[in-house]
Amino acid sequence: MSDKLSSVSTIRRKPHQARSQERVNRILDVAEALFVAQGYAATTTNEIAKQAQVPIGSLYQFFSDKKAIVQGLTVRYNQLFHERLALLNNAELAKLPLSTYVEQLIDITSQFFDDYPGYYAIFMEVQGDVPEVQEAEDNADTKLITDLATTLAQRDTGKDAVDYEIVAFVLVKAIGPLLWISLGQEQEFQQRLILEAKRLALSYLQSYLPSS
Amino acid sequence: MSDKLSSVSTIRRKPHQARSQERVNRILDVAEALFVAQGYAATTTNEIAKQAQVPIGSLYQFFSDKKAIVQGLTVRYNQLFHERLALLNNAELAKLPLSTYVEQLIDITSQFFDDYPGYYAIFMEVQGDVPEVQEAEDNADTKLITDLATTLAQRDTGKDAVDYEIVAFVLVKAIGPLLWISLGQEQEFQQRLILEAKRLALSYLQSYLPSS
Amino acid sequence: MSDKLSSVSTIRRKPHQARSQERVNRILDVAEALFVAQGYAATTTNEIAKQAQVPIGSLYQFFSDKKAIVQGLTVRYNQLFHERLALLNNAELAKLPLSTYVEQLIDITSQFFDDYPGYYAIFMEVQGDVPEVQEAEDNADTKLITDLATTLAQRDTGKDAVDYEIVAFVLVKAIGPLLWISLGQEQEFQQRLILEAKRLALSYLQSYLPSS
Amino acid sequence: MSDKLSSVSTIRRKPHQARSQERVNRILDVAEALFVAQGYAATTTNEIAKQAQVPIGSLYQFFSDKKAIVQGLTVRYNQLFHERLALLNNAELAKLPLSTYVEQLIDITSQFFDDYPGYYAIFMEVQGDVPEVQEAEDNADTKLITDLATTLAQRDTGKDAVDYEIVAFVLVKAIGPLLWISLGQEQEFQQRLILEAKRLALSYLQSYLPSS
DNA sequence: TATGAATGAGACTTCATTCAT
DNA sequence: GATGAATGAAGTCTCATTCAT
Repeated sequence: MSDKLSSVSTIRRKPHQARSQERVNRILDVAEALFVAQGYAATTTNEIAKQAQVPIGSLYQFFSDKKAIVQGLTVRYNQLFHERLALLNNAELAKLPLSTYVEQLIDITSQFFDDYPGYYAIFMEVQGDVPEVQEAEDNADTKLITDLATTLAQRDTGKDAVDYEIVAFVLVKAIGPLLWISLGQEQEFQQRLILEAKRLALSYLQSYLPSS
Repeated sequence: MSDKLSSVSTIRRKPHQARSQERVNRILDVAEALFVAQGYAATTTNEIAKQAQVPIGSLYQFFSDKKAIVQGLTVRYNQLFHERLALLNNAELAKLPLSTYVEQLIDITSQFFDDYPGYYAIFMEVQGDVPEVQEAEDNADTKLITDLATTLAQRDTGKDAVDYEIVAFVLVKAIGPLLWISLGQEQEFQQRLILEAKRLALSYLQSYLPSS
Repeated sequence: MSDKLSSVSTIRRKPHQARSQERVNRILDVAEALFVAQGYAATTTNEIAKQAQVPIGSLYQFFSDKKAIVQGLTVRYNQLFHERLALLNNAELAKLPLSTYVEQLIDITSQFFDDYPGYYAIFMEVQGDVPEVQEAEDNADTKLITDLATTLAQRDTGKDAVDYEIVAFVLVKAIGPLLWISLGQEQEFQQRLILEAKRLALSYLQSYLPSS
Repeated sequence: MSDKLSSVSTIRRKPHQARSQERVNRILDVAEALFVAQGYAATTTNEIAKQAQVPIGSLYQFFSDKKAIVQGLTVRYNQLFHERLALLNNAELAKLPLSTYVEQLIDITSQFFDDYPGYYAIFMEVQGDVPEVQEAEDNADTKLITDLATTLAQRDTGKDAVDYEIVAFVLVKAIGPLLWISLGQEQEFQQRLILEAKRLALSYLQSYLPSS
């Protein structure tokens, strides 16, 4: 509208990028909500674009594909989850009792699933159809597993050679779904399941780390 | 009803129903394979019909819906799984060590997932889109949970009042996905994961039943 | 089932025919109700057969076609309508005032439409698609027109050569739809419309028969 | 908005909307012809699209439904009919004899039915299946009835309180079908029926307005 | 770069009618 | 004659993606 001789044009790019970022986020927000509510297949790209108030053409400039939206969601989830986990994985914590660590890990995870119901919901459904997404999830879990393995290794008394990668893998892949399922349950039962998840994790870990 | 003289070939009785059942099974077999290979959404009813060598019209006489095929698969899985499990849930077994019971339970489950890769694969994807299927799966798991709870209760020393329903719930919902994930892994790692699943289950149970 | 040497077989045919007639009537009744409720196109022959408790195969023995059912309905309507009209078209009535004749004619017609809402409803919809039905309706109306023309001619004073065929045609084709439409109106308005139909018919006739 | 320098070729503005409108019209034209020729049910949306040289996807962008095409037709008919009727309903005409008014009204109506054979043809068939269309037709008639009632009221001598709404209703609902039926008749008979329609209408009106 | 009307392959499902039993 | 499972052509409608403007 006001392009007066294009004098001071250096500063102009930013707002553009900012607007783009805003749009991408709106698309991701809307897509998340719709995927959770109606499922991936039942959600159309046009519907996402309309609700996000972004022209469909623009949507396809940000995301090459419908699948790319799921990937975008995944990337965002990974960042968010990693941020929360970062608070937990510091050296300080290695000194606390194992049970405390487990409790906090599970509380954080449970809260995250509660805050972002799309996390598992989307992965569950897209599995198989969208290999890239599956990979992305695996990567997300892999990061978590590595972090977890590292922290656990710090507690090792050194007596037994424990493969913490596997232990962490088991915990992530077993506790994750359990917490996910707990979300759909009634308040009281949900609380109990979180407690049980802690017990499950802890008793398993203690079978490897009897002295912790 | 009165077939006294035709001793041979009892199999060919009720040619109608027999042929129908055969067709239904073929449809289910083909659908299972295609769903696992390409996903639910990417599989067309016409393709199922063609590969099952059943006219599309007949397919729709047996199944009112595309979704009904998934339900049919679910029912069949439930029956199959229940049959295998039945071998395990007898009174004899209550006398064996807990570890033996857990090992057998997990071996059977793992084997079942291996034999019927559609079991979880389909549930994962259709979740949310086909509520009936979700219900069916929940019911299937509920049955398993009840069975498991009953067996565990038989080992109870009576000292502590343990809610075996919850214990069984946790085991089923945590171990199930873990075993499912193990299927996609390399041979050696898969074996290790099964071992870990046993350890996970056993250590959890022992936290409730220290004397077993 | 009991065909004991087929001894006294002469009397047996009747019940069969009776049962057939019963079935045909049931089919017609159900078809009428369904056509009126859902329209011709939306009603399936299988649905008719099921509700009439007649095997679909039998239905197709009585009626060669879906269209044949509409024709059957038409024939039945014609008979019923003709029966009612017969009460009116006797020589006695020619002596009564014209207004009385017109009033009775319209009352009978209105009542008939009320009793058999399928009469017009079906014709309206099938028009164009099923020429045979259109013919059948035309024939029905033609019969009515001829009857009406005959009765009117009996009142002719002989002065003017009036083409009663045309007069009757006009009355049937104009008053019929008007009465039909009146059925869907509220009670009070409906009564008024019937009154107006009588006035319309009478004033038209009086323009030809000023002395009646 | 500011097109000051481009004086020539105003017509080519808004090429988008213009092309769309053209397409919509072509669809409507083709649909009308096909509906009249083969009936609503026998006409496929793909056939309409093909003959209108519009991709099926575009057809469904303009019309959400097959039924929506009939509605579109209805709207167009209503506009067209109203335009023709507008010529008749001016104050001047109230001064002419009633017979002249009636004659012109019926001539216009008859001509309209002749020009647009789809008008009644489509309403007849779709009745019941497409409530919206029925409503639309009722509305069209209601408009006509209101116009007619207004004009008639202008002739009222004031002596008797006549409900012209009802009079107009009767005329529209009785004469309309009669004229419609006349279209299918042979030339000579058709002319005669139009004459009779005028007589029917006039004698009815004169029974209310003896002095006109 | 931004837009959104346009595209058309192809999915699901129906149903009048038949004919083997 | 009676039955009803079987058939498959064909219909309506969707939606991811493009590209002219």
